[in-house]
Amino acid sequence: MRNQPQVASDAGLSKQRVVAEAIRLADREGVDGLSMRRLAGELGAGAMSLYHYVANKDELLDAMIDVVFEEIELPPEDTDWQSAMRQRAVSARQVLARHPWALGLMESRTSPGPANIRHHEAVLACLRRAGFPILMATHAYWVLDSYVYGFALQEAGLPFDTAEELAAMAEDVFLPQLPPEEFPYLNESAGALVAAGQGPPEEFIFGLDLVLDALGRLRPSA
Amino acid sequence: MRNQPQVASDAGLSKQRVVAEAIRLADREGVDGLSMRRLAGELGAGAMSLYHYVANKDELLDAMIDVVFEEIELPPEDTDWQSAMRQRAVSARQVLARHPWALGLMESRTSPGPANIRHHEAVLACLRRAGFPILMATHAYWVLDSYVYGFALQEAGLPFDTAEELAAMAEDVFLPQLPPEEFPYLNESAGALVAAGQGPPEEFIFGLDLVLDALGRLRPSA
DNA sequence: ACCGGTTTCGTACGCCGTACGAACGAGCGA
DNA sequence: TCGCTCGTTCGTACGGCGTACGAAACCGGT
Repeated sequence: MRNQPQVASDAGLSKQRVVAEAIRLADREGVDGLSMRRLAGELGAGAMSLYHYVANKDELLDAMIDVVFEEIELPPEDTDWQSAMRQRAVSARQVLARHPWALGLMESRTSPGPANIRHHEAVLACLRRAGFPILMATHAYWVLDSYVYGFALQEAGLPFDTAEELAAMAEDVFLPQLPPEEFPYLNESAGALVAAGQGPPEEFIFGLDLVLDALGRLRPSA
Repeated sequence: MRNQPQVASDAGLSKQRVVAEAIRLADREGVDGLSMRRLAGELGAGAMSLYHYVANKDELLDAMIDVVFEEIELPPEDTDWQSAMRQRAVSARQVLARHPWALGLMESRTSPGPANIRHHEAVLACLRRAGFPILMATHAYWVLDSYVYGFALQEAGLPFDTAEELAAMAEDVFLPQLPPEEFPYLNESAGALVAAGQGPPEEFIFGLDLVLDALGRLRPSA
């Protein structure tokens, strides 16, 4: 029962290589396209070989999620708390947009991996050092993470990624499907978004700063 | 190609009955336990009979999600906007906590159902009538929904539902797994939550009011 | 040359979604 | 009453899934 080798060479499997290839496959084909046989094929191995590195598919999925968490930048320690939180949130949104399947997996799997825990700890540390009392720091964490995850979840459901694509889709898909007399406000809103050239990144920053601002107002002693 | 009967009687299938039973099954066993054969068995029918009411499993999942959206209360029209938004958000959290599988499904399926669209329209209408300019109402919608979905997603990942369960789990599971010297802030935070008797509902309201408050500050002309 | 452990994987079982087409049954014109 | 039509039910089968099981291949140490 030795540990797995911690570096992945070109030939030879390892837990890291299996998980990394699984992530690549899920990014490319969606999580439904990720099967043990397919993944093994991608690695040039037989399906059952994978089970030497992961106990079962669930453990593989857990490991994939934790690698995703590793990709999210920790809050930097050399700036004010608002900049640190903003930077971490922006990084989280980027990572989750890159691996949209990760969000769908978070429901269902309950036990957080080590990277997830390390992240939690670092964020709480940043807030506490900034002067938030214990309970308030916990509240702040919940609010921020809820916003980030929820935004990423909504973004994953969008059929477009940029403001330009939004404009194109609005013309072709939304308006024909949403009669203005029945849904006046939706039409109005879609039009305004198109006119303003707002895409998901700008929208994200708006809400993020709103929340950070509100949290700043709760911080004692300014 | 007549329409399906719109009422479900005890005997006889219908799209409504199929979807309703599918939801009950997913609530009970999780979305992984929902298979066409199983669902058909639950309805006392053969597996292939279901395909007269849904084109395939994906369409079934879409229909399930839209029924979930129907369960969420629309913002009432006879109060101020903040109360209306709070009421709708609380309802959404309750519904999503009742059907946690729905969140995991939202990623992957992109086209919103009619109930989802109606909901969107009603919320935008409420915000616009409260005096928010178009773009600001759209921003507000994104922030609120991101918070609600994200909170529900995090809540779905928790292995406990109430403050009491949290206290019990903290003692038995978290603390042994999180050495205080390595994760001082997590331990501190868990302890504070237990001491304060905070459960998910209270936590949700805190962030919700924080966001509603911040949005109120952005509303023109007070 | 042999051995014990590590790593690979061929085969098989019981699930899954669903294509195909046959069986069924109620309503209806003759 | 017969036979026809057409909406509905479902038996069978196919390819793919996760993975239990055990055999084979490989490898460092003697």
